Amino acid sequence: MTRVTQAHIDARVGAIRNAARTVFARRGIEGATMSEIAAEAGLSTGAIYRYFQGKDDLIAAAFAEGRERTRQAFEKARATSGGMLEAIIEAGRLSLAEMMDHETVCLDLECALGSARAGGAIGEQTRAFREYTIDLVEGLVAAAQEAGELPPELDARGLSIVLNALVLGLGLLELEMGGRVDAEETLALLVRLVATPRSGTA
Amino acid sequence: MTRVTQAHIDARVGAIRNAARTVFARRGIEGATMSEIAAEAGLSTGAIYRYFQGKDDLIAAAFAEGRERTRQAFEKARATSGGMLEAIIEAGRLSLAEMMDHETVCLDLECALGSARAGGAIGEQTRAFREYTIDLVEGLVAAAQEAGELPPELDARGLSIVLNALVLGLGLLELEMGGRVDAEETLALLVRLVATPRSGTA
Amino acid sequence: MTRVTQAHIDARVGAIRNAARTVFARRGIEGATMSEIAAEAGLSTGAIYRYFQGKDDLIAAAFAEGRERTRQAFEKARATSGGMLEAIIEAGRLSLAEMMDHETVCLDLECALGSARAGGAIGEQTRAFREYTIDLVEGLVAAAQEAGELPPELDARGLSIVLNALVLGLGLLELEMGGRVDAEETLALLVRLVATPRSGTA
Amino acid sequence: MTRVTQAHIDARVGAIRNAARTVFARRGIEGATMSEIAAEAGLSTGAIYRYFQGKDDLIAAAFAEGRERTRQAFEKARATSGGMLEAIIEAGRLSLAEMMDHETVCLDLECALGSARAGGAIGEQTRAFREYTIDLVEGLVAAAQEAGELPPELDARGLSIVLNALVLGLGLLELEMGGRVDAEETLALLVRLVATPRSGTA
DNA sequence: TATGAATGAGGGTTCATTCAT
DNA sequence: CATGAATGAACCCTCATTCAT
Repeated sequence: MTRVTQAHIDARVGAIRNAARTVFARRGIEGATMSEIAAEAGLSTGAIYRYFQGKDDLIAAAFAEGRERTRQAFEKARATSGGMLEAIIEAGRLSLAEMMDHETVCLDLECALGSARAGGAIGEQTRAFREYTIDLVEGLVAAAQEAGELPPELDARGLSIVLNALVLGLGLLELEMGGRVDAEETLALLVRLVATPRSGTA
Repeated sequence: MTRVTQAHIDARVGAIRNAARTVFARRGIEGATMSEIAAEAGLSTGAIYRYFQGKDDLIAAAFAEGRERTRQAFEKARATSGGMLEAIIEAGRLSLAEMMDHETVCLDLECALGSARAGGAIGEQTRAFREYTIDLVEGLVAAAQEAGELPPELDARGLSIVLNALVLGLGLLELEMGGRVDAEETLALLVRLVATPRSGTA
Repeated sequence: MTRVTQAHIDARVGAIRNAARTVFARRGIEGATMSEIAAEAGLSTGAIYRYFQGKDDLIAAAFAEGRERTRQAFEKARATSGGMLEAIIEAGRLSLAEMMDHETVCLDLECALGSARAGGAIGEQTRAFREYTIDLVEGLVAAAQEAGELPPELDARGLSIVLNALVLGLGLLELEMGGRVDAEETLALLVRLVATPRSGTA
Repeated sequence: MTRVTQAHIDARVGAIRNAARTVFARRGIEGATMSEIAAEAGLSTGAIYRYFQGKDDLIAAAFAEGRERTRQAFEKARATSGGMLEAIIEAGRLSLAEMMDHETVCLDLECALGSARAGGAIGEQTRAFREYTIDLVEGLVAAAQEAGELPPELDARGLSIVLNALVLGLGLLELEMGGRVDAEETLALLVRLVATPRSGTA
């Protein structure tokens, strides 16, 4: 009659998943050992297998956690009280803030690499999630254009792709350079580039 | 009288390095086995060790090769006969073309991940190279501004960072989405965003 | 005042031992896990250790149980009211009936294999028990010969070995072939072979 | 251009397979470790995997080897120059001789146990092989009956089953008792039981 | 007493690297 | 120079056993 609450299980699952994220970022997915993850979580190797099927399951959970964080950031930005442009900027700000965390970036990169390789699940989920973020930003851009907050002549989807790529690329750059990317400043530059009315149309 | 010409050695080194790039992209750095690389190069496993110290050495060579390709693309762009803006666009075009190749992107990502991890050399070289590309584009931007081809009020370094990040990010997106990123179209959008004169100076 | 009756303990011990026999037969001794045995017994893993020292102890108990069943079958046969030959036939019938049960055969085979391996106890007990069954049948045969129910020229011990081997071998065959061995029919054939008077003596 | 002859490969495969048979008999299939098998074969652990897919493959090879030996013994007996009864006796003699070797018996028992468990291949092959030996002996018995060397009233298939079971059972007994079964003497007893003309037909 | 989470040693397997040929 | 068989360390995973509750 040992009482093992769901809360306890959830806590363990969360702790292991976070430990995995940390170690995956530190050593890479393949380089991470279950022992190191267990140690990081303060457990023995075998304990992990009570909560996760195996390493693959843990990888999937770590990736899913990353997507969930981003998704929540986007939902929060979308719920901003300001205008459409404000929502876009807020989404960028939150995304960039996330990407300044090397752990997050490392996992995103591993995710991207995983999507380019065999084994279906990761690739499919990554692709689907990217579709989601691109669609979401495209929608925001279109709405902003309709509200007259963004120049109407810009291609909404193209701009969304550019903005998504920028966030990813800036994270990558920050990872490589370590502290040299100023998110706020870059955001300001972007706003100026995109939101400023142009003199000519072509 | 065993005659082993330098040309022969160079050819072998090149073949192995290219095979390594292919297999690294296909399986990931850790997932790639020396045997598969050897097979890809049409050699036996042991032969690699006559030309490279070991796997780490091969990884370094593969990464260096990637940097060299990019460097040559940049030099070629810089030598364009057109104006400064033309040179920037050409650099973007060449960089983007490279990044549409998944093998290149995979290796760039592995490189970025490697830079975030232990072992010193890769991180240092990656950082130094990124510094080089950012400096180079910054110089081009400044020159273009001086030539009146770009708005003078833009921060040259910030813009360079944005452009560098964009190239990386678009490559990553293309890797994830597989064929959905149109490099030319995106380039056109960027030119419009950056090079179009603004009505107000803000 | 925690009252734990001996009956309760015996019931637990018996349940666990039977569960062990079932799982040992299903997965093999090595392949059986304490968890599966516990589940089969409707207990938790840890509970087993209150009634048995460990897996080895449980194995010994499972084997002992098998021997006990056989011993009882033999005693029952010996107590038959008919003649000596009848007792032998009854012993054969009961033994064969047991051996038509795959679980029993599996455990007997594991027992035989165990006797061929390291650990002293199992081997010794198996050997001693086989000595017992051979001696017992030998005694029955000798008695039957004395009673004129079996040809006197047959070597009693040799015949006992043959009969013991046959029971084991038929069980093994039934295990391998699954339902193709007809115990009754085989028994009839044996009776005819052994008990029929011969025309010549040599 | 290292010359690795097929003979060398065959020798290795044979050595590993024999080492596996020895260790399987000594520790049981599950209890045997690849390390111990490798050591028994005078190799390192990893070397085995160049010649066998894995442990399962090695198990299958070890079992197949056992079947092959028995098959050859049977073919040899069948080719005897004497009469049909002589062939049966020779088959029994060769089979029993094999079964006096504990290693062979251990593997046969493991094989029988394997056939009772999940995983299709072993069970199917074991069953098919037993069918083969039973059919073969049945054929010999029928031929002997036709030649007047065996009583015609005996059921050929039933007798074949009995004889097959006997060989297996005697091997098992020998394994348990260690040197107490005299194959020749038992064979003589059997011949007397089976081949002696009966006074009545029952 | 009973539970089942946790431990950690040990097994199967892979693969970077070496070296005899 | 090239080959590829061999080595052996290290990984993922399982499971007998323990122990706090």
